[in-house]
Amino acid sequence: MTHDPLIQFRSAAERVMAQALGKLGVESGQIAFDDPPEGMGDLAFPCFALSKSLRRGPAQIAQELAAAGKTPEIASVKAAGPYVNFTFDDKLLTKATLEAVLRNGAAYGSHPRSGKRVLLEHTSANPTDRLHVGRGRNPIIGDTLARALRMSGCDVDTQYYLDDMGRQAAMRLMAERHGKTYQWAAGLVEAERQDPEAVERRAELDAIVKGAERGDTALIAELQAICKKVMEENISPVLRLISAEPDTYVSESKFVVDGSVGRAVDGLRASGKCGEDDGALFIDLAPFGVSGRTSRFFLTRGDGTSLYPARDVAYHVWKNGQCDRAINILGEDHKTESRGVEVALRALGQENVPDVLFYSFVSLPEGKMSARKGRVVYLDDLVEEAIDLAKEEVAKRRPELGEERRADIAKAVGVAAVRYNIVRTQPEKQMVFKWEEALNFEGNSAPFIQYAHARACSILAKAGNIPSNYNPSLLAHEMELRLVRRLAAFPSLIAKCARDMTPHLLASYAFLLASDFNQFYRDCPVLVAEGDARGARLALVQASRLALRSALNVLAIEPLEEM
RNA sequence: GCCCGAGUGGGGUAGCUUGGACAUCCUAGAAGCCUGCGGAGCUUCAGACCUGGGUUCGAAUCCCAGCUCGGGCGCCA
Repeated sequence: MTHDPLIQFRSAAERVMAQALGKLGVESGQIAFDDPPEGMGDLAFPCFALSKSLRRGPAQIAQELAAAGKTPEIASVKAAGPYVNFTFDDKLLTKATLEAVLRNGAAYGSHPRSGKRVLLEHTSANPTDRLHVGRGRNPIIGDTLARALRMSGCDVDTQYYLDDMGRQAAMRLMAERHGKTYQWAAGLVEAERQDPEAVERRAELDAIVKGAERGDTALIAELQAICKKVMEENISPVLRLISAEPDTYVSESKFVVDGSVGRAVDGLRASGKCGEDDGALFIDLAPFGVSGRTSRFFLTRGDGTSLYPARDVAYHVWKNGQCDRAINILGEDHKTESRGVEVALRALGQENVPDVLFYSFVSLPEGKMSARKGRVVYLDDLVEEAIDLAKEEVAKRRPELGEERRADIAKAVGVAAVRYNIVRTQPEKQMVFKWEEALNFEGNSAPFIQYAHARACSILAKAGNIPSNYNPSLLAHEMELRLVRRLAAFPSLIAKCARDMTPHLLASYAFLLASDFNQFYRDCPVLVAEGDARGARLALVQASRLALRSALNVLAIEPLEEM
């Protein structure tokens, strides 16, 4: 059974259209409908393309097509200039939509399980420092997309690829061994100092890195332990705070230890697609559109030890063994690396390559974020700030609530404001972080949507029982019909977001739904409505509440019942 | 230098894949609404497709060039 109320209406329009086209002697393959402007119906069929073969003006063709027959689902078919516009029957649409929402409850928008396995990798920041807002875009985009995929019917595993093999992990370990900070290690290693200590430490670091890459299990265990500690201290807490913790942490070292990095390297060497420079294995990416000072994608060093790309390839081979679709959320600095992995996977005969969603970095008004220059906003600080601000607002608005309840509300509002503010923008757009925008609680913001939900809850609480029988044809006000159409659009939106990897559309949908609900609320009194209108409106409020709840869930925003 | 993205009202942003009907919405600004279900609300006004070519009956959308901003161009990750 489908959960999308619009399907029967769209296919009815397609049938009508196919018949009309048949009468004009036109082969109807795929019928592509457009969205007409507000107030001009539900589906539009543009006639420009037919103009040439029929040797008539598109407006005239539209006239002829509009004379087509009707079905119960289609209330009107009208020519409007070069378009044929279809309008769905309000009563049937309202009935089908409310039934679909009320039957599915807060799971409305979900599709039946398809059994398709999706492995979505997100965040994967090196275990060194806290996440700053720039990188913080990653878990929020990734987690939202994962939720949309689950709703679209996929089985999803979200993974954090934990780099415990690189120089940064090694520096952490070295610092730990000497009882010093990471900054101490970074300072010694990165500076060009020639003093004996720096030279010695660089040698030690080199020994750690290469030892691990050769598969020294005791050393790897040490690295894993330190990385785990760093994750627990710096990164996992904020991921939990924003409800974006991945299902699984996957250690890079795993692929060295189990030999799959070695197999990947051997396979690539055998593929004949690689070059060698002084013993170092590489793939030339020049034929694949990568260009610059060098286009070499190095897999190993001259001494045979593996480099990050080789381990990344091994990880992706493993991924392909356990999913039907792999999705990576990556910063735009990984574009070339990602291209290299894709080329390598193909060279190994892998048919699946990951779908990659790149996001641009968030900068500050003063410029690029840089921890070293002290010019950085950390994600956990931002969330704390948002919670504090929300606390003040709640104290002002709801002084009668107990302190604990107010704190819970403030947390839900603060986290939501941050998540929403980040996910609402298309990932590939650059963002300049501004406190006043991130902490905006009005207009296009999470609290606005949460408020609409709380308002719906409040109406329902006052109403008492919601009658199970209601007459959908009583919902005829312009705002009621607009709200019904918005509700109806949700399941297909979920499918689109999951397919096209467009989580930002979920944010704008939730906002539009809340807006439509507010306008309905203004124009259509519910509790004081006369006779049967009250019951019908209550059903619409209930459906709105459930759909808002579902839309907020996919954004990982807590649907507060009061605030 | 070469390669990859992005440029939409004062600020931000949707639409771009698949070219079409008055370019979406938020914010800041101006003016209003409220003895009604929670004002984190609602209404009205004003304001934008980087520039120049091209393709087309038609371009924010496709193509080319330029400019601006991000990113990449390590035997780092």
